[in-house]
Order: sequence, then C-alpha cells, then structure tokens
Amino acid sequence: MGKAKKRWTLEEEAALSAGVYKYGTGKWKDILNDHQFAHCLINRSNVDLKDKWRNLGCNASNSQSSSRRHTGSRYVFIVQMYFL
Amino acid sequence: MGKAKKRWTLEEEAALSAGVYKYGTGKWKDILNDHQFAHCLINRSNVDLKDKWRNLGCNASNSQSSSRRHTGSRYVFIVQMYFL
DNA sequence: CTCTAGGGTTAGGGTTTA
DNA sequence: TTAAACCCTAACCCTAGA
Repeated sequence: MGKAKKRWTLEEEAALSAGVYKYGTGKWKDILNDHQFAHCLINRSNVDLKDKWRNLGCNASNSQSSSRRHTGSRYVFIVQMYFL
Repeated sequence: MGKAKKRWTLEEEAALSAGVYKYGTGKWKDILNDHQFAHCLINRSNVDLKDKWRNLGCNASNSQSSSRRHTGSRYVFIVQMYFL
C-alpha cells in the first residue's frame, strides 16, 4: 500500500531548484534542513527530492529502452582458492 | 556530487567472506592488509568492508562464532557462476 | 593519529498509479 | 501505455569512542 500520490507544485519545484543551486545535487537533506526551503518542502522527504530531481533531468533525453532482466543459458565459472 | 556507486562483485564478496573466516569480524584492516585478499579488494576501504559485511546480513546469524580466528593449513574453494 | 561501530544519507534499480 | 511519484536497499558518509 503506497502513499497517495501528491503532485509536485511549481513552488516545490522552485524550492528544489534553488536548493540544488545553493548546495549542489546530492545534498537533499541539507536542502530540507535549510529554513529558506523547508517551508515549501515540508511534505517532502530527502528521497522525494532526489527522485523529483531525477525526473526533472530525465525529461529531455531519456530514450533508453527499459532495462531487461535476462537469464540466458550462457554462463562462466570463476574459481578461487583461499588458504586459511 | 556524490560518489559513483561501485557494486560489489562476487570476487570481492568471496574475498571478504574468506577474510572474515580467517580473521573474524571487526578485523577489516587486517583483511585489507592480507596479501591473500588485497588484490581483490584494492578498490575497497576498511569501512567499505564493514558496511558490506553488515548488509550481507552475516552479523546476526554468525554472531556466536563471529570473533573466532581461524589459522592453519586448511583451505577453501570459492566457486562462482555468472550468467551472461 | 588510526580504526571500528553504528546511525544517518544517497544512488540507482524497481514498482506503482494517475 | 507512459512517466511522475514512490519504494527498496546496497553503498556510502559522519563521527564518537577506543
């Protein structure tokens, strides 16, 4: 049972963008803890910020096909011997 | 920002497991300094070893003998099969 | 200073749902 | 169906205390 989806508002996106400009990407918790942005992002987690930033970045050029789990019949053995 | 994640290979996991078998848990630097394992773990730090051992879930199940040190002329083969 | 232990955070694959 | 939103968790970070 996942949470109800809550669409990102323009204010939230703006706060996220400004936060990334200030701290750089990968500083999601820092952005959330910044009082300059916190009030706009009160309902978002650091993981939410990361996911949203990824979605924004993928808009332009994400033409990769879906990753496919393949279980083929080819395989290789690697054998190692450790003296203990 | 952020360091690129380097997924652990089966060779690295095998070296770590053998290292823990030889030295016991909590001897990450000893494992790293052991010429027997160093070549497989060249890209890993002692903290990386600790973290990997933790999320392998080996701490709980092997706690009763976790600090046991094994020495002698015994050896073990580690056989890995990769599907391509 | 170095090293480990353990809590905290991020990255990226995977899944769900409007 | 598609993609934004959300989930799972391995991998990595921070740092007190030994």
